[in-house]
Amino acid sequence: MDNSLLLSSIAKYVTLDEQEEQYLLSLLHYKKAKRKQLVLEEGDISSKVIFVTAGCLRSYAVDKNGTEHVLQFAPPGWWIVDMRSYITGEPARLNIDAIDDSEYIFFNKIDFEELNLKVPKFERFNRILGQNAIATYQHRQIDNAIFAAMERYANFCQLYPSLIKTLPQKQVASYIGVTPEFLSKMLNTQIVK
Amino acid sequence: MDNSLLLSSIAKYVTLDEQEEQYLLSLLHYKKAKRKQLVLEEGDISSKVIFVTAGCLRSYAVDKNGTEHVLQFAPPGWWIVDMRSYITGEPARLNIDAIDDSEYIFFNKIDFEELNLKVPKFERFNRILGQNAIATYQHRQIDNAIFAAMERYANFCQLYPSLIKTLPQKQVASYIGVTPEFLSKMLNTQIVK
DNA sequence: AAGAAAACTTAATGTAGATTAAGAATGAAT
DNA sequence: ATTCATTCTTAATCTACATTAAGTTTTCTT
Repeated sequence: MDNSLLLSSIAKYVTLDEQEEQYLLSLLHYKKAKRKQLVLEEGDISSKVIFVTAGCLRSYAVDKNGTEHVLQFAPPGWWIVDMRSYITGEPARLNIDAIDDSEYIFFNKIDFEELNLKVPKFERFNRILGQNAIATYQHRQIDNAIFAAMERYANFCQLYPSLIKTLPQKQVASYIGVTPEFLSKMLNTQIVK
Repeated sequence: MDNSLLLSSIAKYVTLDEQEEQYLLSLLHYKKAKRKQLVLEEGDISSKVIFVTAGCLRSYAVDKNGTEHVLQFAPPGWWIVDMRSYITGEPARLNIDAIDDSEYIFFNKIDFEELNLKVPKFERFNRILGQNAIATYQHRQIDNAIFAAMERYANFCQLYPSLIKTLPQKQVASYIGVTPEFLSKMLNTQIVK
């Protein structure tokens, strides 16, 4: 069970004292997920906030034809949550599963909200974390509108070089928004990168 | 100058005391923007956080052909910011301008950060605000991947009925990610809604 | 090591939406 | 009220990517 990754992630933005750290750690739960194991199923209520410590999780939605559309990958050090379900208690729209054998730690919503209340520095961390996530979403939204698939692929390789090395090609295709067939064709019929 | 909209927005999530309110209000700036006036130009540094009090602002990016791609509309009660530029001080990628004659209030970054530090309840408000924004971005990302233009248009009408009434059609087209020509054709050749 | 499943590749055909072009209608400026 | 600019409409043609289908390769399971 590796909490040091979480503590060092938080320490990038705020400095918790020993007591605050202990309190935070006391609210953490640890879990393993086997490759392909569902961590959150659409339709369930997503009442936890997940931090990945090993392996890789992904969140995705499934369309009416059964095609998966990846929203996010979460390698170690990343948070992942169906945010609307978390906030409102609505059934989740996203599935979260493990691309590889994975480990993660998580807070239940009640604990997480209490922690924010009692440790304002943690709330600060989450405010900043949220801003970073918004910045990323804003960029991705615009990139999807402006750039063609090839450019989106190149951007992905540049932004996430370690992910490209390990992720199956079809997952990358799903993330950038094209079919596996098209990505394959694109990569093999033209000069890339 | 209408701060009551801002105060009531904040009061939905946190209760500030009189002193905290006064402090917050002392950091606010007010501005008007004429129709089509730029509030933020791409390339500049976006070091302020804007809250719209009248009219409607929009943020958009311009592609290499000069085509505009709307990221967000901000009618009264909405916040709008190029978040990456705000966080990192990089040149803004987004433009923000006024669709109609508008009024807005804003914080400078230094003031905003200080306010968050000195009024933890305000930071709490921003943490929650950020979560709501993330939820919206997550949904929009998935909608864009899954739904066709017609469905995206219908969703927009449902989510933002007052915006549909006043927004020019080409702006809506840009927001849902199609050309004005295609939206026009779509709306006029089939049964809608 | 063998067999099954999954991922990747390849190619032909189809399609949602873009592009190009231009006319009609509406809104803004004077 | 008139003129100009902008927005919307219409239609033909084009295109980036999807769909369908099937073969090959790789990975997983036993």
